Amino acid sequence: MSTKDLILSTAKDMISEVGFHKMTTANLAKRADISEGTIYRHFESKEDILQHILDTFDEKYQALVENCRTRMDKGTLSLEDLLGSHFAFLDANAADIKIVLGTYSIQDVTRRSMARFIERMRALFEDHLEHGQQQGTLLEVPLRPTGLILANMFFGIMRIKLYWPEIDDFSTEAVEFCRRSLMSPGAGK
Amino acid sequence: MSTKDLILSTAKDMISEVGFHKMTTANLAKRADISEGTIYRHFESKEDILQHILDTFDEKYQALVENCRTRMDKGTLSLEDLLGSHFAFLDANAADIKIVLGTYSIQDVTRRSMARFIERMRALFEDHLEHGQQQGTLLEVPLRPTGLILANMFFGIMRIKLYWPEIDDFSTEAVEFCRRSLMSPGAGK
Amino acid sequence: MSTKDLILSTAKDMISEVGFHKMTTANLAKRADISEGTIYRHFESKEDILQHILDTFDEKYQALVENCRTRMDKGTLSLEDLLGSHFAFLDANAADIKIVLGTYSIQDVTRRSMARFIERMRALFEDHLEHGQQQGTLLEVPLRPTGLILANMFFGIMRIKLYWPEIDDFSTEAVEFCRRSLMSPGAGK
Amino acid sequence: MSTKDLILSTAKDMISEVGFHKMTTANLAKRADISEGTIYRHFESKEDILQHILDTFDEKYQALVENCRTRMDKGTLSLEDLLGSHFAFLDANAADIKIVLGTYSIQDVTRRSMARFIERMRALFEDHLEHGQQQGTLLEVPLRPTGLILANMFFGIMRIKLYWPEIDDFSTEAVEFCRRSLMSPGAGK
DNA sequence: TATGAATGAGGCTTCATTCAT
DNA sequence: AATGAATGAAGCCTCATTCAT
Repeated sequence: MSTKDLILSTAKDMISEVGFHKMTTANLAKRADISEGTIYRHFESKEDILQHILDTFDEKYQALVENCRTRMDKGTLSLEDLLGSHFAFLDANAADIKIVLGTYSIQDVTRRSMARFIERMRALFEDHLEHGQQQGTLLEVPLRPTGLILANMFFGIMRIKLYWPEIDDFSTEAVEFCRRSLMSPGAGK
Repeated sequence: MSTKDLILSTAKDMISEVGFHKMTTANLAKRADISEGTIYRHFESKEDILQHILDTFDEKYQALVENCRTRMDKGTLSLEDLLGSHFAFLDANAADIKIVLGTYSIQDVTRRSMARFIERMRALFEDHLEHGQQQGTLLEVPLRPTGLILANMFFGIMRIKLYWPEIDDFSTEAVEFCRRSLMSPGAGK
Repeated sequence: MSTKDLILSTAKDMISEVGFHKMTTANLAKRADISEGTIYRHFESKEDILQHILDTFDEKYQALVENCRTRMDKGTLSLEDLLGSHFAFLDANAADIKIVLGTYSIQDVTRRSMARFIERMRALFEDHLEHGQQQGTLLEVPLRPTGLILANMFFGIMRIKLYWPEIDDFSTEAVEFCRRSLMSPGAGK
Repeated sequence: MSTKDLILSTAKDMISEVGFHKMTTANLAKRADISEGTIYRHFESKEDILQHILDTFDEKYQALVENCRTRMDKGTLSLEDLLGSHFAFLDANAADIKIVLGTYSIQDVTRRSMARFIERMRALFEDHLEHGQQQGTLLEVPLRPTGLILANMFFGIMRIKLYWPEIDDFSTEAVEFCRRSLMSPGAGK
């Protein structure tokens, strides 16, 4: 792994574990087993590291979105598949997501990044709803706000999973909750 | 206003605006127009200020919960009323809520406080659902996770309202979304 | 007890227990159950309190010296009596002495006070030695330095008693040590 | 000189001159012509500096003790030599000793360090007395308390030399005082 | 006399960043 | 590229002292 990637991955672990403020350049260097000066050879500032992490995360989510869209266009993506992909993404990128959720209130960089994240998820869910409506399996609900509602639900589940793991997982019931609200009476489960 | 309250209210504004870390004792003193030393006549530490804010917030929310419970017992609290009370509470306590949402990931004090907050809201929603089921207006959904789902939905709405005010308000649609999922087919709207 | 005396005696206890720096005006006021402002009604400064304590101590020691001198002039004061009076003084004024021993290196006031203390003790011991020589019970030793040696010995014993109480008391042996060095071979014990 | 040693030696001078409390990190940095932050690259805290000084001093005194013991075993160490070595040590390490004598009452670290110092000196003097007794040149005095008496005498002399240099040196007479108390009548001077 | 809130200088410590090697 | 010592601004907190009541 290149030094730059080493710094990035170490920083990602540390920020998600202790928060952005409590990761100092000193303990980052120590944990990555490099010198403090080296950090500044690869990044302009401490915040720049966060920026890179967020950018990479953004790309990873975009890739997921594109993948979902492709499958959606082929008509092979059920709601279960869509949510399943997202839960898998959550598990695979827990550190990034903790960083996003833990710093958006204190770093403008992250607030913008999270706004993009929400917006992408909303648009994806919205498109999925539209497909469903065209196929008659979904009720005629207003698309944009409903997409946002689903994204919002998903964010909440992530947050609770990550920060209060002691709370029983309720994602299955959440999916059921949404299905009841969205499915046409006639549509089989 | 007493000096203690002045500090508390100034700190509340500042923390909700710039975050706990970026509110320093120096700029807090400056904005409250007192000396730094004065802060420490009234609070043991900077974190103690946060603690007081959270405690006060906790009491305010408890009061709301009790009020809702009283009306629920009288049978005069519809789901709309319940959610309406919460939205009003959100508007009246925006700063406190921003503090809770913005510091739980970095301050243990707040993580505990937020856990209590979630738990109280979940329990209240759950009780409301139970009432509805007994009256036959609500479907037979699993109470505990559904209470959590509603609380979670509500938290998400708060967060978006507070941090991304540029996003269109979707709370009305969210209420509708929940109604569709929960109301018995027979129950009139 | 007057407020002034209350402050003085509380301060004496505290300084001897925790040291001059760690006694703050705040905790002094608290322990004496008065307000901080009241201290400044009776004393010009924190150091002024120390000054008063030292002055009082100085007077108490002068009284002891005068008492010893009176008995010496009557010829009724043996070396045992002299040292016994001093050990009794040490026990009765442990707090004052701890203050003197604990602050002379950091407070000029005390260094001067302790210089007087040493000088008075030296002069008294010297006079006692002179009496003994005139009576032929003591060897012809140089008076001034020997007085200082005895005073020095005494201070050391005080210090160890006060700060390292776990060390076995060796004052009896110290007296014996001095007797062997000072008594004429002919003089009975 | 390394920066660490520069800090150490500057701190040693300052503490011995003005005391531990009055040496602040700010004036230490200024006098050593470094920045305050630099202090903390080399020491964990202000007290850690004191700790290092005391440890180094402890080692130096241990070296002296070992040297004395070696000569004692060869039978070439008279009481004069022993005391002479100590007076030389005192002159060479005046600053360290002032620090020990000036902070034991306020810093636990130093009280322990001084306890070790006393104990080592006592043990050394005791061994010397035992040698003398075996050779018949010293009286049969109780070893342990007498060792303590000699150590105590020596500490007092150090203290007076260091803090009240205006008082005439009485170390020669002190040695004489001890000889009279300890030498067998038959032993030549 | 007494109070106790307020002050503000100054203490110790941290940390992102720089720079000579 | 990498190092790591050095920086200095800034953070939190303490405390002797003052002053309006």
